[in-house]
Amino acid sequence: MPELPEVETVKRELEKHLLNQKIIALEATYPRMVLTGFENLQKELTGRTITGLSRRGKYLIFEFADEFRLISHLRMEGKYRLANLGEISQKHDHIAVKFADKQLVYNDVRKFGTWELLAAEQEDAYFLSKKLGPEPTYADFDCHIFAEKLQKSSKKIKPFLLEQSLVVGLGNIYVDEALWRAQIHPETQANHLTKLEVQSLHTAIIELLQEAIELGGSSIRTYSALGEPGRMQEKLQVYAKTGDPCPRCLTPIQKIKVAGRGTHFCPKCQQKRL
DNA sequence: ATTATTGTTCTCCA
DNA sequence: GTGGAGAACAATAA
Repeated sequence: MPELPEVETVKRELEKHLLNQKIIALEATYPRMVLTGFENLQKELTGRTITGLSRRGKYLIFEFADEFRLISHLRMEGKYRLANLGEISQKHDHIAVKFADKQLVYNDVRKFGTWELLAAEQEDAYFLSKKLGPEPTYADFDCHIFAEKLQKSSKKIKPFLLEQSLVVGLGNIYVDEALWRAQIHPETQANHLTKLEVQSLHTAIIELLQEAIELGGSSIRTYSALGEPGRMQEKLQVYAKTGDPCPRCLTPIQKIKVAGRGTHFCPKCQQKRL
């Protein structure tokens, strides 16, 4: 389940190995994952050079000069690996991008991940249509705007944060961690949050995600980035810690369902209010 | 055999 | 317009 820190880690790793690499060929065993059509992708990108890697929220972007943008979303289990040419393909490998002396392989057990090839000038419109919120940095993520949006909604805070419209980057793991840090019950209505809680949540989200990026993301379940495994999983306080003592007050961590998602929280430091 | 899993999008309903 | 519930996508593990 790559969330923003994991995608950023993959982006940095790919940047090291793929910058200025020319694509010799593209092969697909699951062409359906290219929503804009694999044949078209093959036609447009063969012979082209990767001039940059970037990221917006959980979307990974391969840049081809000012011509094309390949938007890759890993959804829940998408992974990239770099391999020697001629490496035997593995189960759930879907696409291989061949370079002169190596290949980039996309593997996805769930087949939920997608690729979309856009003309470079369509990129802004694409992300606008996704209604993405700001990046989780002090520079982009304004606390007052955040507070105003929360004020106007009676949605439960956890599912609201997962929508990516308040701020991008949180998934099921980091959202539980952020709410624990800010001591907010995941089912609290957005417009019932106090000024102080909003500020605390704002800070928690930025600090948590930036810290996770610095540690190379979390390598848990089946997810691991290219290169070194991430170390953020060692810092997780509530996710998958059901029954363990809360690091703050020692009350056992509870697991409930919120909006259909497994949700971990401390019933003592994250009390539900009306 | 049934259920849970996770990100996003979509449909149906109150 | 709201927002909640549930489903869909696919595969695997318990």
